[in-house]
Amino acid sequence: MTNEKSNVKESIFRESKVKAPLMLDARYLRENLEAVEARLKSRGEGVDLSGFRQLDERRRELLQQSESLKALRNKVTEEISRLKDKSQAEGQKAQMREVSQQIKGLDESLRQVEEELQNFLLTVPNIPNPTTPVGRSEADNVVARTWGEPGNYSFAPKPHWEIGEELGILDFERGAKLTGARFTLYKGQGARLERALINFMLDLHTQEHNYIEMLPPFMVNRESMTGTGQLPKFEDDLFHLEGVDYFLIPTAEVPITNIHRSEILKGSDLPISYVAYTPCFRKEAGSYGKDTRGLIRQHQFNKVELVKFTSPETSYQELEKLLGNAEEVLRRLNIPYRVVELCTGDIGFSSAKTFDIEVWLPGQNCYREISSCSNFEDFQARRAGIRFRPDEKAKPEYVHTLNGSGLAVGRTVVAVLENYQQADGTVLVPEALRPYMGGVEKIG
RNA sequence: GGAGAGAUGGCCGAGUAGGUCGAAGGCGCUCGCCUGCUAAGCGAGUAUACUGGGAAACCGGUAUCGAGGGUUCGAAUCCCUCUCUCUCCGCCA
Repeated sequence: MTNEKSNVKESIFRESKVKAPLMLDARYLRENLEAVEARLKSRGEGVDLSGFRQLDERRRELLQQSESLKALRNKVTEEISRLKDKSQAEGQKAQMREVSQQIKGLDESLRQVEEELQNFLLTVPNIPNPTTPVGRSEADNVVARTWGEPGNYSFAPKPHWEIGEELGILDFERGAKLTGARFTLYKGQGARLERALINFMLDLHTQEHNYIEMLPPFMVNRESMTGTGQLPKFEDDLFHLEGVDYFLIPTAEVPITNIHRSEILKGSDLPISYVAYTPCFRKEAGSYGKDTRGLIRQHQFNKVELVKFTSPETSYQELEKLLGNAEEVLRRLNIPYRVVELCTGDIGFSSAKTFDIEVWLPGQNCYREISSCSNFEDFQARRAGIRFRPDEKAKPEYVHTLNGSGLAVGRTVVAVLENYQQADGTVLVPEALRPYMGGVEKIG
């Protein structure tokens, strides 16, 4: 196995069709620098775009110099080719030798400037949508709606780790023995429950919500990770393989969105809706001591993910639908939840707008995130070069990409265990799930 | 892992003794004509990105024949490296 460490960096830019993708539209940026800066500021982190203008001007300057020399060379070269007697051209050849040297120098400078520009733009987050509430942190998120009533328990509801261990369906100690902290072994009906939920969700989304099922690779290359925005900024959160420059996916969003990287889609094919089950691998760096018990925060967990490619005009309608599709899972399972609209300070790097679905966990007496549904607008599409032609004749435009968990499976197990626990320590199986559990009505 | 073949436009497919090739031809597609309807037929058009000019329509420049580099006044065509695909052998779920 050969490891081309030296190629790792430049490989980001190795795209066949779209060369040097710019995250935020360079021309748009050029003309709206201040406005963009102001809007990015609402995310909380100070983004300084002042370096951009200089680099951008330098780039165009070099480009023009280089291109006019190339035009000259092309002209002279053509003249030479027309000559019958090539020996007449010695003078021109010598002159063009000189020109070619100059071009080489200019192109090298250009390459450097473009790389700088690129590296900078890759670290600039998406511009929040105007409808995203402005706020600093989680505390400023807005509850959009609540569904279901948290149940009344005649006993003190237990957290899922106690329920799972007592029923012998979750084994945290052996998970840690096999691998380490934040890994869990599911046993018997626990494993069955996880699998039932996966199938239930996939069936719901494919059969009733018209998503196309995909089963992608669970590890991807650097281009894919850059396309959706995990790289270059968040490499520390990813598991990287030794020997090959591949990463374990932190979410199916990465392989599924990248399916159409560097493609021009037909406008009539939009919206495209995919659903995929995959395991997800996350280092959870920086979350030491947080959610150390139970299934909430694992290095490996299962998720059913919804992904859409849409036209810019319809992306927010599609986001509503996607969110509704994810909510439907909890409604069918009859588990209370609420929908939260994230504020500018809390949305992810690539997102323009995000709704979280938070499920009610009686064992912990709180709502916990179980799904995150986002519209990335054209941010990922730009990075990944995903475009569409509105009409046969029309120029390609960037699509909007969206995705959302539909749902995080491990956390759904948590929700089922805690919401369906009985006084005697057993857990009822939600009715919608029974066909997927071989008719089993109760665990324990 | 060993041996060989290949990578050209939406698709198929020419082009490799370097020159006017962004690239023949066909299919598809778009517009127009024709036609009682359909089919066939005729004509025109049909890549992308960056960049200069323009309010715009549009006009000009540069680049792109898997990717990167080299030789040359000039490369789809020659040389080197890499990636991917296919065939055969080995190995393997």
